[in-house]
Amino acid sequence: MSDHDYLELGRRERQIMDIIFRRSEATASQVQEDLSPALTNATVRTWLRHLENKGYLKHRKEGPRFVYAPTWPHQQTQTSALRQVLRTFFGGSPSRAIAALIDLEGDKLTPEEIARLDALLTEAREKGR
Amino acid sequence: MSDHDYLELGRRERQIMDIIFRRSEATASQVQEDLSPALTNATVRTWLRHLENKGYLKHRKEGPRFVYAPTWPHQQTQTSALRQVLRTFFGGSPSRAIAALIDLEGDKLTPEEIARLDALLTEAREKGR
DNA sequence: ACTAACATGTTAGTATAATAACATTTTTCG
DNA sequence: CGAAAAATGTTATTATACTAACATGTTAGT
Repeated sequence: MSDHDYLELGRRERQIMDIIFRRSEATASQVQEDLSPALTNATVRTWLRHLENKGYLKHRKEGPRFVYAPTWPHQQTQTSALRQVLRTFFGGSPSRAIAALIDLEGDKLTPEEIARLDALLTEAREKGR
Repeated sequence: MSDHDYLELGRRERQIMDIIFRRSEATASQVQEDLSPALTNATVRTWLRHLENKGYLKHRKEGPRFVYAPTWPHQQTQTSALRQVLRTFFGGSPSRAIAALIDLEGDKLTPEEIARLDALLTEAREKGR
């Protein structure tokens, strides 16, 4: 999905897409659980069908029920979301965004993850030359 | 603005808020310029007044015109946006989000910024003990 | 095969989002 | 000051987002 498409989503459309992104895939009942305030199951299914018609979702049958998943690759969606936040809230500066992330969630980083990120930064410096 | 509030915004509401976040503050004409496809000036002003009534924007007078700005502190909004992306697209893992940012925009990092981020990571490691 | 349980599809009404014409107020400058 | 220019406010209409009742199909265990 392009950045553009995501920005065109209405309120419910976006809420439901977010839920499915978080779960990777979901049935109508699962989406319903995650929505607050709750909607009726029928309403949720109407939205899922609607989003499928618009090309944002696809489904497969798992036993008696439909399991919905995004039509776009997960990584592409991540990238698109990051770029949007970067542009809108950090003036396009990756440095400031990374700093904010470390500030916000740095205490959740394991030593292994820190080492890995260090390596990535070193790699970026090499390339920058 | 809390995460919750931002997720409640409709399509146009969010588009307009994004524009104002990017510019820090903006007049009706400036918002109009950034919107595509374009709306009439009157329509844009209706939305700005609406968002102010809802408490998302405030305005000051600059000569003859209104300059609108978000009511919430910039940093709080950044944090909220990051947390949302982290949760929805990266399973809450800051490590993966930072890695994606470096992968995506790492070539834009200056040596000074890299050194600074290295220091922040080291700091995070110290705290983690 | 039968049927209870649990899916999905259809359809239509209501709420709110979205738009902009028109009216009014404020500013600026000759 | 006094009007032209340029802003904001009011109001009404149209589009679409949103909701869910009701109908229909499908599955799984007697």
